[in-house]
Amino acid sequence: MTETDSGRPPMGRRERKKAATRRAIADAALRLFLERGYDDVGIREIADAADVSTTTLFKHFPVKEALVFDEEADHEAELLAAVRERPAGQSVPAALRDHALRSRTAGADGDEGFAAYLELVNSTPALRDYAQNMWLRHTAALARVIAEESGLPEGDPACTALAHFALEAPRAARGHADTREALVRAFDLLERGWNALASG
Amino acid sequence: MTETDSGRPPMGRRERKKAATRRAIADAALRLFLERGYDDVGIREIADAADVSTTTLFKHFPVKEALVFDEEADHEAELLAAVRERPAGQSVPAALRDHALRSRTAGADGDEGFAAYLELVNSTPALRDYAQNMWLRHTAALARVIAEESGLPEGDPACTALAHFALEAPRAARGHADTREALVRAFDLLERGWNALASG
DNA sequence: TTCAAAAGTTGAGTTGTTGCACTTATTGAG
DNA sequence: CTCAATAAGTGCAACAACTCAACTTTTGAA
Repeated sequence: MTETDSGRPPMGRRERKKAATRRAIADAALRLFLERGYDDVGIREIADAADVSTTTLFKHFPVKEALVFDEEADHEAELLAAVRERPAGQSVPAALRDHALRSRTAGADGDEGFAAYLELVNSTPALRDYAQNMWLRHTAALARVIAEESGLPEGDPACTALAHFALEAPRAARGHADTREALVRAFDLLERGWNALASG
Repeated sequence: MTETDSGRPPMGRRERKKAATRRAIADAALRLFLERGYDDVGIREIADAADVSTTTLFKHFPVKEALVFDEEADHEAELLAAVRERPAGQSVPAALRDHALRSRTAGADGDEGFAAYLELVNSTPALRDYAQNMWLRHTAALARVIAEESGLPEGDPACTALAHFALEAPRAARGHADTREALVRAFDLLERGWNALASG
């Protein structure tokens, strides 16, 4: 069982143990959540299962919701890369659309347990909201990349607007029978607006 | 001191007393919040100030944040009217933009204390989020009106998208030096996209 | 070896929110 | 008018998510 040694600077015993506790907590939490539902599992219970105190738990995760998004670091990098390294000739909104579709489509042939994970998140309001807010935290970074890619001045409100709307699009699509199509239509609106903005 | 008798069906003693307690609670809460800040006032304190029990308080307001948005009923009606009764020749997104600008501009010459109220809401994250979620609850209704006005089939995802984005626009504009201009630019994106969608 | 910082523990407290059992007031029907 | 149903309100205890302060145990390095 060789641990996560993907951390480039080789980490000492200290950090390794810390990471281990963190994972123990997150794993216990996710297992319990999947078994019995997010709202029916208390913090104390998770702490017990991971054999730590509740205070320790909160030193690793600021709030209960964060337990579910442990391995969430650097979706931002992927997001920015999706725009920067988009296929030649593709528009920025189209790249964002494809990225959204890719991120949101994890059911088809992929991981077995990952589907259950998505189901957990999407069916728990507290988690949905938390996840959405996490995405919105990338607005500024995304806006900056959009500005670069389109030659607009950094800080141009149009870039922020596009970034924000793109990150909100999945939420706007929710509730429609065909989520994918709804997403595509939403991005259609953005794409056409963006093109008109550039040419106008 | 003739109370709020604007309720069309004349209300009996019961409902009048209920409304009175409700107002007593909301008033006490707002006063305390303005004096010392939202986070530094506890529920128990508010209940004491209004001379009711915390149980009673929660029978009138489901959560703490709701105390601040007491008189919030029927911003929805105004919103829908702004679209339905827009000046001839004006586009739907433009009507939404104007409505957003109108709602958001309450500082100029208007109420004295109302500025403080806005400051309270905008400077408290919990309240900002709550308010935003309140707006988003009108998405479905707004989408329906947009569909009617534009002849698209009810439930068309493009309508939901426009509705959602329009309601998110103020949030996208926040953080920019010139909020008004940022708002206008965001709606510009939507308007052009919407037009292209119609003509394409 | 020595020592300071980091990780973890314990235990008690605060805060929003709910449940339960109970009292009082209003009302509508007979 | 009477009376039972209903709704408002009370008091209190409890819970769950978090926080705080004081203290012990590693662990990395000087």
